[in-house]
Amino acid sequence: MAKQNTVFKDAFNRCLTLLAENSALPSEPELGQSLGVSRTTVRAILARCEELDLINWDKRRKTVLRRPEPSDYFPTEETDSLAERIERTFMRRILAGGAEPGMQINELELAREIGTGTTSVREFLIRFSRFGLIEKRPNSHWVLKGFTRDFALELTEVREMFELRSAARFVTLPEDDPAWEELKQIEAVHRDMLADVDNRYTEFSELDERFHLLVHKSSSNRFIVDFYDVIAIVFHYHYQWNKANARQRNARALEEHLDYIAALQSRDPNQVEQACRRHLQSARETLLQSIP
Amino acid sequence: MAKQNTVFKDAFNRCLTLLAENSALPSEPELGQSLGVSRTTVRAILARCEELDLINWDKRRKTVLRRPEPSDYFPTEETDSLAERIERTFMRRILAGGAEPGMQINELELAREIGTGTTSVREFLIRFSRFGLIEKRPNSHWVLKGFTRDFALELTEVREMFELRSAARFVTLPEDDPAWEELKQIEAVHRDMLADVDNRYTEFSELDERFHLLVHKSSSNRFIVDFYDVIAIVFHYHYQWNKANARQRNARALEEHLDYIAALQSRDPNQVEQACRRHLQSARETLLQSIP
DNA sequence: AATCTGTCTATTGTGGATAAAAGACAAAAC
DNA sequence: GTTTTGTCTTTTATCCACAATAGACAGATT
Repeated sequence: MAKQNTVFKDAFNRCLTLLAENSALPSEPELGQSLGVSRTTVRAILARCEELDLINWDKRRKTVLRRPEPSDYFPTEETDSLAERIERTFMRRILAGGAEPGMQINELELAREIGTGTTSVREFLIRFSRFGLIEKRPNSHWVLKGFTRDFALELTEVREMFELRSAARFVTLPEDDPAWEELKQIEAVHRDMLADVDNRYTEFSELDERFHLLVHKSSSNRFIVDFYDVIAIVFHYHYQWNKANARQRNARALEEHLDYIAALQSRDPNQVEQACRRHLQSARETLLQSIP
Repeated sequence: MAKQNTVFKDAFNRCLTLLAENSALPSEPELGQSLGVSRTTVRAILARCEELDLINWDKRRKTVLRRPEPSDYFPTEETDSLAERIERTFMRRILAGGAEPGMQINELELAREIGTGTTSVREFLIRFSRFGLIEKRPNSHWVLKGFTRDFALELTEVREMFELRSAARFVTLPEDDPAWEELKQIEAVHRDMLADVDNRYTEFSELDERFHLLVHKSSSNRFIVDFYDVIAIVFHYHYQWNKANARQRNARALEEHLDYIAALQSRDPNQVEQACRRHLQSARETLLQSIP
């Protein structure tokens, strides 16, 4: 095999839900636009839809013949890109499995475990190395540096510098900057979630990322924004991994966020700094507690 | 070809200079240690030395037969690793050649220009992307974001945060930390260079990197230290590229460094902050001046 | 007893091949 | 005249093969 056709499969699945809601499909360029793929892929999707008697396709006419059934969809395992699969497998191995710092990482072994070629694994490791968890010995193996206490401290140190600076910048944004509207929406979601926190606390992780990313983006600094990837990935897997007291922890974070949001809306730099520091402080503690 | 044997060639060249100074060579492991290569490579080097009648090699006896001549060395073009060659070509293209922001980067084209396979170019681009000068469009090309004014401003903003923090940390290092000794040596080199600045100002670039890296390292934060790579590469190529007023600029920077070093040695946080800010300010101006 | 060498194996670095996906261009349709 | 489609070309993503390099182990040497 050369390339996995996950782009096609994923877009095909998304096209099916589109197809369920309409009686005809739009033009190829338009479809490509809404699915985020090229016309080549759109045509492959249409061809398959026709083959499955889902649509009748004659040039500009694409009439829907029947509702898609569950069996029409590609299984989700096949729609994830290779990079996502590699990341998941790798993170599971280093976070869940006994992964002592200093352990060697073997490209070939990883590739075999995932069922892929070495090139993809290699490229993943190169990309991943910027997260500071692994390190390359040239002409030799990779070394796992590990998700250690030091790592968490170094990460949060930089995070705090960046977020304080971004938050300070946020209050200087002009009145008509779209960030204020987005902040208002995020605030509303916070209130909804907090009102039904017992059932919805698991959705917090995603909201957390959305909020902090918005703050970081107001720095208008690519290095600060890019660094948020590191934070996001660490917290993402950390939330999946460490579920102790999740409800309580998330409820507290929601309230801290609301304080922080109110401070931003007040445009008062002092209030912002205080609310931001308080939240970062408790986020740091939470992270540190989960490390042995 | 599969792998370029640049490790062998480079180590061989370095072995020749070693050979010029001794009448016999040490054991294989010891040689490997001092050349920084494995025994496999050491044996390949010894085999070649024997073939060229440079040494007589019989198990533990490795007697030098003659001085190496210039023709024995591999030409320097062959000793650079592929990654270095790719980096140089690429930087020349984007700094020197007309490289408008938004330009597309083509892996295959680059590979052909350098005379290498696409895999190596691809891996280089992935590694290089962390410098924030290029960006990937998945399943499509890379986009050059360009060495613009914005780039320089964003870079220096983070640099200033990191360096101020590192410098503040520096003064808290214990008396016996090796950094103090290294600082003293760096200071001496500064004085020497300044005394003969007309002839030696071109050596400043390297010294600059050595000094600032020492400061950044005292942060004990991998993200801060890693970020110095970005600064180093930008300034490295910037120095090569923009030679206008180099003598005067470097002389001024040398003096600022000496102030900064004196401040560090005083252990007075206020003095350090002031000297550091002054120097960073002028470094920023220098960088910005070179951008159209 | 420690170190070195001969030999063998394992792993990385790199080029090349190929399917998937993107994208260009002209003719066709509205 | 604009948008759409049919067709073709270009480029990326991925696998695989093989030489360079690292590294392990046992027997040889001091």
